[in-house]
Amino acid sequence: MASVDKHQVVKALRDMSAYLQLKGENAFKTRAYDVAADRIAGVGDDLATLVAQKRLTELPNIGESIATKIAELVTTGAMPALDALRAEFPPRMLELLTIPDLGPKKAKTLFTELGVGSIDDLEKACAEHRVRALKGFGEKTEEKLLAGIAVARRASQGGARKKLADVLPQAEAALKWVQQAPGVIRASLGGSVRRLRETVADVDLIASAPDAAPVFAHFEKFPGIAEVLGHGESKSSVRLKEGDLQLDLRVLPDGDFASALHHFTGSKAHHIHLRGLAQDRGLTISEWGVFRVGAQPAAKPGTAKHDGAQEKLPIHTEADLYRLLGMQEIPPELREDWGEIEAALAQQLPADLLRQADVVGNVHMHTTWSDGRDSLLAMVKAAQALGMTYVTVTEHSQTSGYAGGLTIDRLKAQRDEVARVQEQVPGVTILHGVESDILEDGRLDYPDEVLATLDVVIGSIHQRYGLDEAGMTRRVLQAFDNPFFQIWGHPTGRLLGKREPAPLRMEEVLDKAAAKGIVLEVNGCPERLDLSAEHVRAALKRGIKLSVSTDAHSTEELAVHLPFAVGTARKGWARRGDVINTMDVKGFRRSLRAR
DNA sequence: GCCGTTTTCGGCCCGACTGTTTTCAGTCG
Repeated sequence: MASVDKHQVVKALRDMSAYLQLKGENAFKTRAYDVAADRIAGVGDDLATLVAQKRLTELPNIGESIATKIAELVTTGAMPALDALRAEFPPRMLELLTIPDLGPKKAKTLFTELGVGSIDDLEKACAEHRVRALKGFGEKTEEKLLAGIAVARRASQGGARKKLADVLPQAEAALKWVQQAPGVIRASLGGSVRRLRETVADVDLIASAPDAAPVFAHFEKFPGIAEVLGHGESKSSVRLKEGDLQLDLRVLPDGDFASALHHFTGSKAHHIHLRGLAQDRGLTISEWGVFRVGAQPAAKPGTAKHDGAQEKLPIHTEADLYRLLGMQEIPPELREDWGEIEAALAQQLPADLLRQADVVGNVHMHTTWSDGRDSLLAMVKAAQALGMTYVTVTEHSQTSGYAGGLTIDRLKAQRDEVARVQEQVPGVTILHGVESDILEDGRLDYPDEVLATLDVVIGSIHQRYGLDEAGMTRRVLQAFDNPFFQIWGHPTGRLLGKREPAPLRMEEVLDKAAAKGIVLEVNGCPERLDLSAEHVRAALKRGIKLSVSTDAHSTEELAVHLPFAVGTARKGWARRGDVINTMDVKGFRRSLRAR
């Protein structure tokens, strides 16, 4: 079977949509491909397995036609329909669509009228003023396109989306700033930051105030602004110097705050689904509120926007909005249209979604014994200050020489240190463990009799990421057969923006983890967030237990990493009971695989 | 292209903003 991963399938579906849009295909048809791409992106299971079992069409928004195309791609490595479309355009055609304010319609005009088939072509055409002569284009459009070309080029070099952890501090500082603006009643972050997506493109802020103008005036004085990108009556956009980050602020009367917050939190897929549902109930939802629609037929496109017979329903909080639709309130992290709407309608959202305060044990940390920056004593005290009642100290193992991995003798010697620190900090139980490398052949890199002396064994991959899917899968399955293997550390090994997840037949691996009682780590290191939220869901469906881990290498990281681990687990629908370090130390140890 | 116990045909979320336009088309979120 050809090795085609989920991201390639998602990209192929998005490209299908893009090419069909360029051809002027029916917008609903092209959107069907985009919706399907969103759906596949949220699937935690192994696609090859879904294809083999012909279960793709069980997914919402995946019908016969798209399922067939996905199956072709997964089994043969090619999608003929996409190849045919691609052949109709110059090879770099789609890069035009990465330019802001340039969509498929204009791109098509540029192509058919001027033969523009790449960003370079467009730059030339603009410079020669050939673009302004086209119908529907003008001088300003030409200037805008040139500016957009610069943006697109910068984005393609730097990677347009930023890691959540890089953005969050600035986002929170901006929120605080806005909260201090004159007249502000309520303010919140929105968008993908509020939904805790692992990467975000920009920051949305929503505020309520009787008068927007003074709020915008204050906002545009936020320290670190490079330029004001523009503002209208209800919106202002600025770009920060640091990280080239864009902030969008909306200000509305307080009566509209909750609907606006909901609207600008997204996701788009969540809204589309929700609004379809609202329609069935004679309601219409927009950023301005929820309205009961009159009995007459809906207005045709191009006629008056409001046909008069609309009653605005009072929405003070997001909970009100969901209640009107007969649903439970859906937490922001869950609003991805990954099934949360169906669950909320059935009153079956996870009632005890994990909270940070539930976590009482710090799992997976490093000290100066290997590559950590702080002593064991300092780490234990810091964990205690964070409310932890136990920690697991799990240094690197002997294969990871680059990280100061412990030889067997050093590992034994650490027991004495653990005992000493335990006496000094009696309030926190210290469990002595190790993060043992999973070698290329699936063995752990200590003999069983050494592993048997430890309280907890995390198994992680740290080298030989280049194995193919078969080799990597075999390696992990083999490792699970070791009876001392208890927690699988940063399972896919991905580094956001740097290293792709290891190629694994995830479905098979998760099945075996479930069968063997292996706990999966949700690593809160901001570059990792591994497992991802999608994989968390796939694991939970199999009854696999999780550990929300800090992988802290310093006292600071103890505090910084935990919220990201918790957030990622929440986004994957983890409940308190799914996470073993919400239990006291006895319960935690009982939850680890017996040996 | 997807979807559906009111439908297998005829729908499909909604509004702001911009620039090119004298009433609208395209793009974006």
